[in-house]
Amino acid sequence: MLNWLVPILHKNVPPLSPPPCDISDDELVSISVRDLNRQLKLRGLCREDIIKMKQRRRTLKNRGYAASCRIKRIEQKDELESERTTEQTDIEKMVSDNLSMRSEIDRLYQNYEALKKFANLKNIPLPQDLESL
Amino acid sequence: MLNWLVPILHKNVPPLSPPPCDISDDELVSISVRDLNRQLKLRGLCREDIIKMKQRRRTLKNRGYAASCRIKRIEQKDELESERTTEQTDIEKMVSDNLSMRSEIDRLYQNYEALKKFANLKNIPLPQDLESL
DNA sequence: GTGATAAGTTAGCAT
DNA sequence: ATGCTAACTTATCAC
Repeated sequence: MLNWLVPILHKNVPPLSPPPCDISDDELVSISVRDLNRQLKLRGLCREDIIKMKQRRRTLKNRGYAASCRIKRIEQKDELESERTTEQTDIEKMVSDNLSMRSEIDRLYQNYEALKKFANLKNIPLPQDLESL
Repeated sequence: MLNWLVPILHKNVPPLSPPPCDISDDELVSISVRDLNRQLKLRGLCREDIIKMKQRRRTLKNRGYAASCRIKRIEQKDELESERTTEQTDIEKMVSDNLSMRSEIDRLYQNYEALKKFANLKNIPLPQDLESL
C-alpha cells in the first residue's frame, strides 16, 4: 500500500563518520581536488584527517555513481519495455492488415474466377496471354 | 578485456565479525530457528553472543536474498530481451508476408482488369452481378 | 583520480 | 521470522 513511497522514504543515510572539518558533503563532493587540497591545508588538518576527508570524498562520489547506475538500469528496462509495447502495436496492426489483404485477395480471386466462369458459360475462348493486354 | 571475469573474481567477502562460536556460516544460515536456539544454549553462549549470532544469521540470509534479487532482475531483463527478439522475427516475417500479398493482390487485379479489357475489346456485355455466378 | 558495476550490508516494508 | 528491494558501501576493473 505504502509500497510506492518506499524509494522516497529510504533516505536515512547515516552520516558516515563525523567529518574532521566543517566542509559539507555537497561541497566536498563537488570541488576540485586542487581546491580541496587548498582548503584542507588552509584549515590545518593533520595527515590522518586529510586521508579521512579524501576517503569521505571518494565514498560520496561512489554514492553518486551507484545512484546513476541504478537510474541507468531502470531507464534501460523502461526503454526495453516501451520498445516492446511499440512492437506489439506494430504486430497488431500488421495482423489486421494481413487479414484484410487476405480477404482482398480472396475477393479478387473470386471476381476473376467469376469472369472466367462467365466466359465458359458463353463459350467465349480466352487468349492465353491475358496479362499482355 | 578481463571485463567478463569480474563477476567471478568479486568474491572477497570480509568475514563479517569473528563468530562467537564455531557454527559455520553455511550451517548457521540453513538450520531452523529452533535448532539454532538449541545449539546456542548447548554451547553456553551469553546473551550478547546469542544476539550476535542471530544478527549474523540475519545478515547471511540477507546476503542470499540480495543475490536472488539480482538474479531475478537479470532474468527478467533477459526474458524481456528474448521476447523482443522473437517479436522482431515475427515482424520481419509479417513484413515479407505483407509484401508478397501486396504483389499477389496486384497480380490478381491486373488479371481481372485484363479480362474486362478483353470483354470490352470484343464488345461482350458483362452481367452486373458477377460475384453471384 | 574518475566512473562503472558486482557483491555485500542495512533499513524498512509486507507477509 | 522471512523475503524482498532501494539505497548505501566496498572492492575491483577500465580508462
